[in-house]
Amino acid sequence: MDVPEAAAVRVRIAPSPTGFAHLGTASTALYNVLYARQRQGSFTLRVDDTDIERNRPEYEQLIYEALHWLGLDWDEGPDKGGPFAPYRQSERIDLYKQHAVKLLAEGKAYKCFCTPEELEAERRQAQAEKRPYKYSRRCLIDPPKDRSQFTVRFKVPGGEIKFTDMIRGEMTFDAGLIGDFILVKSDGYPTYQFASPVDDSTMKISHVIRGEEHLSNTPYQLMIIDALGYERPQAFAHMPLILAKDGAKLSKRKHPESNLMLYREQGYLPEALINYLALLGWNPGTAQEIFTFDELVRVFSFDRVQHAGARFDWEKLNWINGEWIRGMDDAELAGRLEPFLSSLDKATIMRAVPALKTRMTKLADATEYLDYLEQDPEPPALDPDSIERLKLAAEAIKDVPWQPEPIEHALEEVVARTGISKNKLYTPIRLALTGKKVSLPIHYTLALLPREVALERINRMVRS
RNA sequence: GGCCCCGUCGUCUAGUGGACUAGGACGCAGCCCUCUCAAGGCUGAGAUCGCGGGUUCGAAUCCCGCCGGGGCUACCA
Repeated sequence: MDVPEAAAVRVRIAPSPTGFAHLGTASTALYNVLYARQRQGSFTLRVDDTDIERNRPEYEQLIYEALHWLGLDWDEGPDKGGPFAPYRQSERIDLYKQHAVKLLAEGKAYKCFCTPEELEAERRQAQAEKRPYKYSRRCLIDPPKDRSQFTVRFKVPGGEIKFTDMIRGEMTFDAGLIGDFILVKSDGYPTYQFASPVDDSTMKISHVIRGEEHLSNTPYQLMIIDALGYERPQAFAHMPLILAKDGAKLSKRKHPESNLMLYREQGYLPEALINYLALLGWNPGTAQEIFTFDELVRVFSFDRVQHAGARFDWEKLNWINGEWIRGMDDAELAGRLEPFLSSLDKATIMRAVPALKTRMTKLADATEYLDYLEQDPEPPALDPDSIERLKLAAEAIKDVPWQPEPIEHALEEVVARTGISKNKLYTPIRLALTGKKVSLPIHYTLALLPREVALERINRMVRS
């Protein structure tokens, strides 16, 4: 009963541990996971650590941490194992070598002894002659006999390379324009263009979902898959790039917002980041803006993916994060707030949440509203009228049950009795308690502080 | 330079030849609510659909050219 279309869906991401975990990695992971869940397929995490110069184990941990935080968990990976282990390219070197040897033996690849300087000279020459550069094939035609250091080059067969992109449709590339490229570096490590197709083939990847920067890499990889006699993936999907405000691809060096951990530190909810990422480059075709992960799994499709790159926008992310915060259950939100308010006990946080909820765009915002609980403010300078009002307020609330509502009623009673406006009555209290002009509603500002502390901060103003 | 992808309000986008006086969201402005700040409600400003030619009775939507942006073109991935 095996129908070709029903073949197992196997997708993957292959991030490089060459720095902090990148926003683009999360985005690509999201689309892969969405597709895998939709098609009951599996999602593999493969670590692309063939750049021995830049690659670091701790960066790999950062990738794990970020992806777990976002809930984008994988079925197979270096830390989990799986039927196609190992999942770290540095541990698959023998496999690449075997494949290189095979191509060499079949005359589909050849050793190149050219030095980087010679190559550079070729390139410059081509540029000077305003001619598109392609490797000269001098080591294919007439290899030098006196050298030992070499790379392995693929002998590009030429012709047309066609493939299906789930977003852009049928793609055609002219391989005649592609020069013989390097498969194995002189340090024995494979290049990305070689390792990627070997892994995708041997790991039986069915759909390659990745960023658009790889669109023009696809013909390179397809030629290798063909030369090796492997079956090609069923389809590719090249997602639009996430662009920085300046319109360039988000880069680790130039754009700090590409650092995934930044979002966790600032108190963005993983749900909200996922939600925002999904909407960057894709739309549901409806007016819905807020999506849970499960909803995304249900409605996501590649034919509603945008073709053009999308600029990253903090404002929209902030709004989505706020929507998630406001929509969250109080107890749940209190739990999420705890790491940001480590000096406060759980009960206090819980009592603050109802008032805090509509005032945060990110969890870290809570600290500005609540730091007066821990830090006694410098007593503000108040005019005599304000001092009088503080007296009135202190008198009204000193014996009231210490909860927001009774406090609110007591103060409103003062307003009703004296005709003093709420603004004139509450502002001095706010200043006395927090030293700031902005705080939670006054009854919360009061109630969150122990009664004695609150009254003392008021009374010392009256005394002075 | 060559190849590839792309081009609708500031941003994310809807739109696939007539219902488009181009819709929504974020942001922005104003008003309402209001003890501050938010949240919420209402209203509004904001896009000659990159430009120029076609095709057509009719084009944001199809074709050509140009311009602009991005990606790839590495012994980075």
